Amino acid sequence: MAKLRNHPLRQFGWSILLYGLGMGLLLVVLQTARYRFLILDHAQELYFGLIALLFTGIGIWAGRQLTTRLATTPAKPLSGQALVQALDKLGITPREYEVLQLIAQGLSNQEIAGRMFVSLNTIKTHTSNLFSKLDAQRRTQAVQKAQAIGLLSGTHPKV
Amino acid sequence: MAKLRNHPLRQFGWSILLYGLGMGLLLVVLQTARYRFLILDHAQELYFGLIALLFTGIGIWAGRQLTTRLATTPAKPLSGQALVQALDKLGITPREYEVLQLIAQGLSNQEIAGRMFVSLNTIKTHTSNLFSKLDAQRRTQAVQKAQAIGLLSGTHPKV
DNA sequence: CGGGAAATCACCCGAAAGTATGGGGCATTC
DNA sequence: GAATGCCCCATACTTTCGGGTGATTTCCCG
Repeated sequence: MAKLRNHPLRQFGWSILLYGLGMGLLLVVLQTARYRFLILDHAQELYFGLIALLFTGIGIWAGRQLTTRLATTPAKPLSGQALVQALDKLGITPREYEVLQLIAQGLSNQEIAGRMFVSLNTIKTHTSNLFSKLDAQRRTQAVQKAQAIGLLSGTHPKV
Repeated sequence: MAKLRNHPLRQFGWSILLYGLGMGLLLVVLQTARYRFLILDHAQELYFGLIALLFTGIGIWAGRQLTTRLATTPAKPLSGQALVQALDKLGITPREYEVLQLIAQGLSNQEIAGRMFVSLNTIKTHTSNLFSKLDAQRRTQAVQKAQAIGLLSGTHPKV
C-alpha cells in the first residue's frame, strides 16, 4: 500500500483540515513578515485591512460550503413530521435525502461531494442507493418522483 | 446555430456598500481600542487571530445573505399566453420545449428520441441548444431553472 | 430568388453519470 | 460480542451526457 494514489487533489474531504492549517500558517507568515521588512508602525492599519479582507473572502467561501447543509436540512419541504414518515417508509437515510435535495437543485455529483465534504465515490454510493429506493434509473427521474411524492419543497435556484 | 441570448445578471443592491462601510468602521473601532486600553505588544498575535476569526464569521454571514437572496427567485406557475412570451423571450423553439418537458419527466435522451420518433442525435442537438438558451450545463439544472421561471407545470406522476 | 430559422441527422471525444462489488469505521441493539 | 445499519471510500467498468462541428431539407419572408 501507500504507493501511488490516483487521486491528486480531487478529494474535498480534507477541506476543513486544510482550511485550519492554512489559516494558522497564514497567521504565522503574516507575523514573521511583519517583524522583518515591514516594521513600520504606520502600516498597522493596512495589516488589519488585508487580514480582514482575506478572511472575509475565506468566510464567504466557507459559508457557501456550509449554508447548503444548514439551509437544506431545516427547510420545510412538505409537512415536517409527515416528511420524516415518508422518508422512513422508503428507507431513505438523512444523508441520502441531503444528496437528493442537492441533485434537485441541479448540482453535479462532484459539486455535491464538495459541499458535503465527502468523496465523489461516496456521493455515487448515495445516489445509487437513493435511486434504487426511489425506483429510478436517472437523477432526473429521481427528482421527478420525489417531487411527485412531495419529498422536495419548492424550487431553490442556486448556482 | 446555437446563438447566445442575453442573460442579465442579478443585482445585489447596496448591501455590499453597507458591508464595506461597516467593515471600515469596525477597523477604526479596533484601532482606537488598541491605542487605549490594549497597548500590550504582547497581544499582537491575538489581534490577528481575533480579527481573522471575526471577519471569517462576517464573511460567512455575508455569503449567506448573498446566497439566500439568490435563492428567493419567484416560482410562479405561468401558462397560456405568458408561457409563449417567456419561451419566445428565451428563444426556445416548440420542439425544444417538447424535449424540455420530457426531460423534466425523467426520461433519457434515448427514450425521448423514441417518443418523438426522431434520432438520438436530433435530441442531443435539441438539448444542447436548450441548455445554452437556459444557461444550464446539466439536464437537472435545466429543469430546475425552467421550473424557477415557471416554464414547467406541476409535476405529473408518470411512469 | 436568396437568406435565415427550424428541424433533422451524423460523427467524434471527453467528461459525467451510473452499476457492481468490497472493505473499514462507528454507533446502536440484541 | 455479534449483528445491524449508516456512512465513507475505493476500484473497475459501461453507459449516458454534453460540447463541438458540419450537413441537409423545408419553409417562410422580404
